[in-house]
Amino acid sequence: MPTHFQGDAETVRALSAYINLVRASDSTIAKTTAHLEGLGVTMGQFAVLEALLHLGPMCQHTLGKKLLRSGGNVTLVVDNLERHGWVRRVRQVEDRRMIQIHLTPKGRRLIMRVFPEHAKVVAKVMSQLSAAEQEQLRKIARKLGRGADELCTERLKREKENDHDQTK
Amino acid sequence: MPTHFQGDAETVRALSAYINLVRASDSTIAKTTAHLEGLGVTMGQFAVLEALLHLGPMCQHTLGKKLLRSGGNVTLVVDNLERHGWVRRVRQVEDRRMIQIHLTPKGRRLIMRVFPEHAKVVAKVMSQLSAAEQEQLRKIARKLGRGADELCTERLKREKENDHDQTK
DNA sequence: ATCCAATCGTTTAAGCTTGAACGGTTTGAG
DNA sequence: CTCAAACCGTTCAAGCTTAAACGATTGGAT
Repeated sequence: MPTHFQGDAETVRALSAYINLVRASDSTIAKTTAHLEGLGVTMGQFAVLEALLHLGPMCQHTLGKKLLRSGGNVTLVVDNLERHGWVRRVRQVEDRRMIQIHLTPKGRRLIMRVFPEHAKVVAKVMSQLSAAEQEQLRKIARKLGRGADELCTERLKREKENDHDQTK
Repeated sequence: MPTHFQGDAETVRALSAYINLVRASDSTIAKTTAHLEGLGVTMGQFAVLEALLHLGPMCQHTLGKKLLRSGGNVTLVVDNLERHGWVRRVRQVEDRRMIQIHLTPKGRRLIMRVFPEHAKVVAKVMSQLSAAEQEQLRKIARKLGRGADELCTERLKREKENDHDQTK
């Protein structure tokens, strides 16, 4: 476990891993984004809708922390979601600084329709890797990215139980 | 090697790998970007300067393909680089559709100063992973992202040979 | 009770990013 | 030779993204 170093083989290895990581992420994001936008939702909007569906109503600040986005960004994305009528802002009475974001029925219908399609695309893209490779990637990326596996996957696991009828 | 599937364990695995991949990339990019911008260069600008330093003058179209960016994006980033006096556009006489981008001496000095610092930051961030993990990540990410390991690393390897004196 | 610091959302400026439409340039088919 | 298709860079509209400055609100220290 190196603490300090300079250039050379170690740096080459790090740069090589880094550039491939970024490119892999770039290209998979490009594919999934293209698909989502074909369905009329941007990636940022999808992320917010998905979080609200999975975790329930949330104030913007929390949303920003979950999604690793700045406060200003959340404001903008929520603005756009609100324009579409997919979410609504609810000022909290117990602390008037906070605004909770709720899915509207329309927004809920949308994300419940879009999410499974998104999942399918992700599965297709990731199928370039073997199951073992996906598992390794998950572990290593998680270690590097620090946490937050909960979104998406937990929901799917729960879904699985109520899904035996409509799956086929 | 699954060809078609629907939901369930396979999808959960894919989503889990995907979300961790994106988050890892997100957070490492955030760190390296912050560092670069502290030095007065944006990530997009850095990528162009680095490519020019490593691969030599290039027309914008090629630049876009190397960096996986749209034509419009390249135009904008090159505009900004030109405003800073770091690159210059050279219309090709043999094919007047193309414009080759050249580093200016000022731009070359900049990227040669900034690149090693960037490499150091990347190495620091990646040192959260063991050498073996970095190597696994590189392989898996490369398989997923399709190619292009050349940038950055090749240059470092070459540098290594002329670097024995100034390394310490 | 007052006031200062922290918190939360908004706004703004700057830049990145894309896809689509557009105009200049080249090339090749006829 | 001609001209239509392909290619290259530019522009535009829309949206994402951040940091910083700002206003409203809250809570705690005095």
